[in-house]
Amino acid sequence: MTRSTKTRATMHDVAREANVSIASVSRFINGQTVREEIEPRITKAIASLNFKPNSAGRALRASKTQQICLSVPDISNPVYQTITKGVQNILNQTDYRLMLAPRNLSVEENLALIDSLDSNYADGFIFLSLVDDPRIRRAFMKLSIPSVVIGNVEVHDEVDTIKVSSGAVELALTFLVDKYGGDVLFLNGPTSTIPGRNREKGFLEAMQSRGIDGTKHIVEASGFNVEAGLVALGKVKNISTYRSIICANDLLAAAALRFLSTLKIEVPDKIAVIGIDNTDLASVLSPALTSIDYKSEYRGELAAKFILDRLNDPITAYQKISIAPELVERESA
Amino acid sequence: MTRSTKTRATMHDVAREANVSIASVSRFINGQTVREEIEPRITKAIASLNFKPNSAGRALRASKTQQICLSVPDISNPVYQTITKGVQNILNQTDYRLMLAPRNLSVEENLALIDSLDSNYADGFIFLSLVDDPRIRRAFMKLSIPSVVIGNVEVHDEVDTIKVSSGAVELALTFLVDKYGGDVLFLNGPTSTIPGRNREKGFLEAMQSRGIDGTKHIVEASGFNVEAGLVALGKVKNISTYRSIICANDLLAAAALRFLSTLKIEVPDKIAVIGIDNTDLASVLSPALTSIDYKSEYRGELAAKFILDRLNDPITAYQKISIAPELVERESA
DNA sequence: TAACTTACTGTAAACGTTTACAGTAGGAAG
DNA sequence: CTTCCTACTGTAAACGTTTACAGTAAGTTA
Repeated sequence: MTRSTKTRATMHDVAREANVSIASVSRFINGQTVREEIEPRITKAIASLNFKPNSAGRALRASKTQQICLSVPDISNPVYQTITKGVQNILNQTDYRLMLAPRNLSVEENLALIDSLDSNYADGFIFLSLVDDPRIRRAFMKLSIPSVVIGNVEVHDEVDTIKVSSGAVELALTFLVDKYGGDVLFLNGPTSTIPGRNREKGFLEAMQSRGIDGTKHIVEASGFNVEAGLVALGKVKNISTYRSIICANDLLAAAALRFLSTLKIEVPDKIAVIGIDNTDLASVLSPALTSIDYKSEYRGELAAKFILDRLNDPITAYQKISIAPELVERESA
Repeated sequence: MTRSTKTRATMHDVAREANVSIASVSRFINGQTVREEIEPRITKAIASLNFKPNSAGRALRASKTQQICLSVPDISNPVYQTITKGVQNILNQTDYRLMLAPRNLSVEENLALIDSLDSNYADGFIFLSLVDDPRIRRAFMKLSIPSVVIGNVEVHDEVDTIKVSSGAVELALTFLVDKYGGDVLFLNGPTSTIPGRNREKGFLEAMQSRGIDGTKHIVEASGFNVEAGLVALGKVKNISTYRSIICANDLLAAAALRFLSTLKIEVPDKIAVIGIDNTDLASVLSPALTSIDYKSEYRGELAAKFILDRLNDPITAYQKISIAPELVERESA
């Protein structure tokens, strides 16, 4: 039971074995028609030699790696896992492979990532970033491979873009006020991030239009995760005066549920909770989380489709899509 | 604001610009010493031409892709996300890139994946499979790149292996019986999978040693996910006669929590629940889930380290490691 | 029949790196 | 002074594929 160790057969070997030229082998493999007589010879040689085309040779000559790079700011966050799944759904139907980029939370990590793509290890890039920066924009502009941007990071216009249209917080607020009345607390993530800024803006505007100064009703967590959420909520003194909480993502909502459960405050009877993202997590929590669906798996699929489209046809117009968020009602509100 | 489109500089260009041979450029880039005088010339040329070595050229010549392939049976499962994170933790400190293989739930998907690796797009392979099959073993034996196996899938001996030592279910059972007494239900995943079989075996043996026929106290879900768990629990008629439930992973435990919450059965006061894996999910659920820690992030890190070690030194002895599972007590038991 | 077209074939040159090898300059040793 | 060693250099060949090009055989048309 020892593993085979001999070196792999190349196209030359196949050509010799099948008694045809290497060009014919290549053409056959790439789906071009070859003389009826030689086709079985090639097929047989490939099988008997267990030939598989070498990716590096192919990539070098054809300048195509058959790889798509996906940047995932933080793989611990379910929303990125869901997007990754969507990307995979599409890529798995093709012969493109998925490269998972290193974490790109900070500006520096983003710069390093974008820079590295100049090594041509990927044909396309699906870019997802929580942070925004002129340096990122500049680096991105120099990028030599086609890209798709998911989210609101500002780069340039020559990319396909997938956003979620604004109004998610407004949607949540309307729902909560209509259903429960009373005061609404907004548990936000860091405003140093793009979603943090946007969701804050959404909340303030929505409150504004109801004649309320929202600034007093925001608490900002230091990260979009459970621990940060718990810490932030711990600092809110008058939490029981609120009738409901909007959380900037599902992890913060999970934190809120935990926090309220510890205080024995019933959800949604005393305080209702609503999340944003509607990840798998939402239906797993108890009470099941009402959440604003950001269609993450779909956005991932769309991103993959866009990049494939562009690789097939580089000159089509750039697609700019906005997905409408949708409230999914469960038990927590 | 139009993106740069001109073709990238090659090593030849750098050599010409710096007025040295291409070999010297290559050597400099790969960390060999060059004459003191020419070093700044090369550095300057690289900077001014914005040169980045082409991966394909490098891969072809050096037979090294700088890529590691990780197979993830089901990316929706938090345990695989955690393992992925561990692998990333290590790879990000190196210049290896992470390739995420397509889903490999079924035997056929596994075969296709293993087969594809013969195209030499990765230097190493971290293999994770829920299913076991002679065909998989045979295909794996022919694999021409070094591999690390996480889990109990049977392949051959010439791989580094990371397992979790058996006894997780026994651990849970002892804990529950000691603490609560009463009957214990085992909510298992499909026994067509390796973990399903092993955990069933663990449960039966643990019950056996207590003089109980465990077979009557098992319910098998059709998958390791929440939906399958809910369906399976729905079929248990006498659920309230149980004092506790062991679940074969955290997702099934989440299902149990939901199920019991719907029936207004208090956890852990009426029925205690314990999960396996101790993923991020455990601390997010309410009540927070007591779970058997499988050290998934650590196992991912270990796998990455093993594969890097082997790539550095192919002849060292194969490492076979068993991680001891550990009970992490939270609220649900 | 000749002239053209169609459909395929093989030769050979790339793609961008790394690396074996032979060469050279300068210093140390005798 | 010669000989040897050290430390570097450049030339050129290779890695395995794709593809431009020229060639050829067979079929079609006149």
